[in-house]
Amino acid sequence: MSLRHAALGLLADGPASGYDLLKTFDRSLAFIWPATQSQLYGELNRLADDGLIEVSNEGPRGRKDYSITEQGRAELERWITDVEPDRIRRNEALLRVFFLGTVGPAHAKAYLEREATVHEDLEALLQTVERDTDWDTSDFNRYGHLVIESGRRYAHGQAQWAHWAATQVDNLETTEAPAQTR
Amino acid sequence: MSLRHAALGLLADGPASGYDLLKTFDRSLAFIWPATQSQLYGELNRLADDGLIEVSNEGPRGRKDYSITEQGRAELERWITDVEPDRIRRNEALLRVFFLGTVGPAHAKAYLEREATVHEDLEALLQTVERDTDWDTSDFNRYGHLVIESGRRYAHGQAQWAHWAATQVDNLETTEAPAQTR
DNA sequence: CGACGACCTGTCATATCTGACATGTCAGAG
DNA sequence: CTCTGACATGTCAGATATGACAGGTCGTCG
Repeated sequence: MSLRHAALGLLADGPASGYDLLKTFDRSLAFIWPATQSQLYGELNRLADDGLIEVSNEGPRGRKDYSITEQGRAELERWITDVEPDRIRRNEALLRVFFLGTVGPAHAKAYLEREATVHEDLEALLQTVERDTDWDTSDFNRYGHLVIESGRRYAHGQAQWAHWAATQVDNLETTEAPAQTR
Repeated sequence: MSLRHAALGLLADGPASGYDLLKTFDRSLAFIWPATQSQLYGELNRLADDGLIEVSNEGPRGRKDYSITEQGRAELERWITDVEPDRIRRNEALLRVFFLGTVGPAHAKAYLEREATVHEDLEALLQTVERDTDWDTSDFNRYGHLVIESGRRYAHGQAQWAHWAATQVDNLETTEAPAQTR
């Protein structure tokens, strides 16, 4: 249900069409809240039906510019200040770590080092984005900058962790009787 | 589709019933890959249909103990070593940060400080778990310990970040002309 | 003027997830 | 012997998400 509020939040910064939103989306929110084109368009229609946004202008090629309504602004504020966020953090890469004992130490270490690399790459990417973006153009960008920084720290931390975890593998595997092959 | 492999991974450590798995699940994987009871039972039946696990024993109250098959073990290994994990990381709390400009500096700071507290609490919880658990009882536990450590570091980092972000709010809001109320 | 690429919105089948509900069994306490 | 709580598996409606497909428009470059 968060896509609803993501769209609302995007429109709080100014009117835009579904097409516009989709592009903004892919460059920002998609990292933290992926959604497909079909989902977004559907959600916009529902938001309009519920009076949280409205079509403020119609352009060529069937373009519809949406604007947030007073009601929509109120709902967005309510969502941010009064609704406790879901703390669900699905992580497939971390899920696999639980089962690393089944593939043997060599594979386990390789897996963890790969995780380190992936997160180092991510950190580098975010650093580049951080450097090359002009953040001071809108509230959305200014606060988006904070999110990027969060991601950068996360990537850095996970990379560190993965390196450390890789060094732990040998300890883990030799603690028990080494003949315990299964 | 990962629940499938989560169940498979759990069974790689030894036979268990759906009921058993559910309990293990809630105490471990659920933090990183939540699933409901109905999902698990359904998946077990599908896994059995596909020959990746089999009913190795039937007990009272309709209890069915499942064991992983050779085929299942192979599939688990393939999944861990050959399949690139999804890097999707949905985070509703972070999503809201993008829109903090719409609620004003006071609410924004409150939100971020609340995030700090939540993550500090999480860190404390994970520290307790880390201290009070005997990790050396199975491969699953040994590697699970690494995951807990990852979570602990994550929580710590996010808390730090949130405190820092809260201090940034005033900077962000005063950069632009202060009269920009919208 | 024709083709191409960007623009723009939508539907649909399939899969997955969630939460509630249904159904029944067994062991042990009182 | 009855009640209670843990044990144990399953179905189902409704909401969401995914990815493919469909259909059409406008500007501009050659």
